[in-house]
Amino acid sequence: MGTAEETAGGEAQAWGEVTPDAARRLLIAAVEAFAERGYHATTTRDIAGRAGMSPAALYIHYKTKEELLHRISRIGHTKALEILRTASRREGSARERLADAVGSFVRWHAGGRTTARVVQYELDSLGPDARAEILALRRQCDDEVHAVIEDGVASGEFDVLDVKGTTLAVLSLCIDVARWFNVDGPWTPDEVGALYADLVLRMVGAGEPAPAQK
Amino acid sequence: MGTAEETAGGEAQAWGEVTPDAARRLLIAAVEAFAERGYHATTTRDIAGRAGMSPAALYIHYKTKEELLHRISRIGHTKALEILRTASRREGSARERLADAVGSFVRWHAGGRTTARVVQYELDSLGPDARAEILALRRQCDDEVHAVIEDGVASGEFDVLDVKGTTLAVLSLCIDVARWFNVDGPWTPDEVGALYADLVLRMVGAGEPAPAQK
DNA sequence: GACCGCACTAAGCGCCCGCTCACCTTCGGC
DNA sequence: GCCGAAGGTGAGCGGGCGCTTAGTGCGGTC
Repeated sequence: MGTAEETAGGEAQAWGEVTPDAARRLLIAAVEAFAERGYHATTTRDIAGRAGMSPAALYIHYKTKEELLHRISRIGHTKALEILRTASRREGSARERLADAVGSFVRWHAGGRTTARVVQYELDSLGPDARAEILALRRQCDDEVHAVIEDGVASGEFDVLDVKGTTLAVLSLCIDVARWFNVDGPWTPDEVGALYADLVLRMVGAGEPAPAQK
Repeated sequence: MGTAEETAGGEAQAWGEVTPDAARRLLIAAVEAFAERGYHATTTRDIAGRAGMSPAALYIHYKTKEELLHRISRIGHTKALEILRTASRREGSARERLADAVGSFVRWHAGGRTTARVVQYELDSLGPDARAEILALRRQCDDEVHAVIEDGVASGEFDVLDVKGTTLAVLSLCIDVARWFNVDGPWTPDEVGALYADLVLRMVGAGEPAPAQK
């Protein structure tokens, strides 16, 4: 299932692909600010300040404040899709693939909570075009999970009443981790990932037949 | 389990308790605006306009824009707690009570999505004092669900590995309905409530023993 | 019918927002 | 040693924000 990864320390993670160094610093500053206070409550002066630059510097690298959110959303959703795709298309039974998908998806939401929060909850602040683009990525995420669940039903591993509704519930459960997860709380991202994988297998009727409690 | 209620039409629901008529109209306008665009993106001019009044009228009934959000949050959370309490403390097995709690809680989030969205997602926009007050209500909601699940474990009806974690997951699942539910979508609030009640019973190891598919 | 209290409005204050612009470095190429 | 491009700054613009204040219409009381 692969242990935590970007879970570690500073959560600086995959922003390496953002190329001018100053642009990356601004982007990371924006992620932090958006996650803490929300897109609309964050000022461009705040973002620039966190990156150690003057307010005007932001506009050398990004056309508007919205472009920052758009870039963050696209990178984040691409990463999320990659995580789900890797798990759902690997070798193994539907049961294993679903547990892997949920486990790694949840670990990403818990460990990279700052990023995940922006990616999952600030979508409505994008303009129509940008939002449409991101929603297309999101639909692909849904499709990956849907396919695994359908595989499991077809193979008889799962017992599901409403495949579409259950898919939605599974994704919803994972995504909401970004809302409540607290780094100072009682769980590590790995623990939540394992718990959620178990819960989701139960939801699709493929839970262990009661593993002797605890 | 009691069928839908405030699910119907205009979702004007329980605001009857807000007493001067103008104050109620402003509050409803604020709920709609906050739900659509978020607290920070909503202007006091927008709220007053929706209520058919001048911008200044708002300040006769409410001291600040934040007080509006505070009032909405308190009324909403009180209603949510009442729903959970009614279901979790009625007569019946833990299985029945949990299904009832999840079903009615989900119906409230789906049917009153506008309100639920504000109540569940704009909490961070409150100041420290107001937020603390609302969080206390929320903790009581958690406790109700926790108690039912613990009852079921004690009576042997449920089989749960981590009671606290499962409680959190169940509540998280219900709350996130307010994020994705769409009135024009393929499901009615009643349908989602029934589906989710089934899924949650599976999560606690009390699902039907496969009811002959479909 | 003069009076008061009160819900409400028109106008606007002071502030801070997103964003721009004129100017200033730094640095590789010749 | 000069030059232009790239990346940065300080000052500030137009505008919309939350909120206030002076004044208005109006229903109830004696």
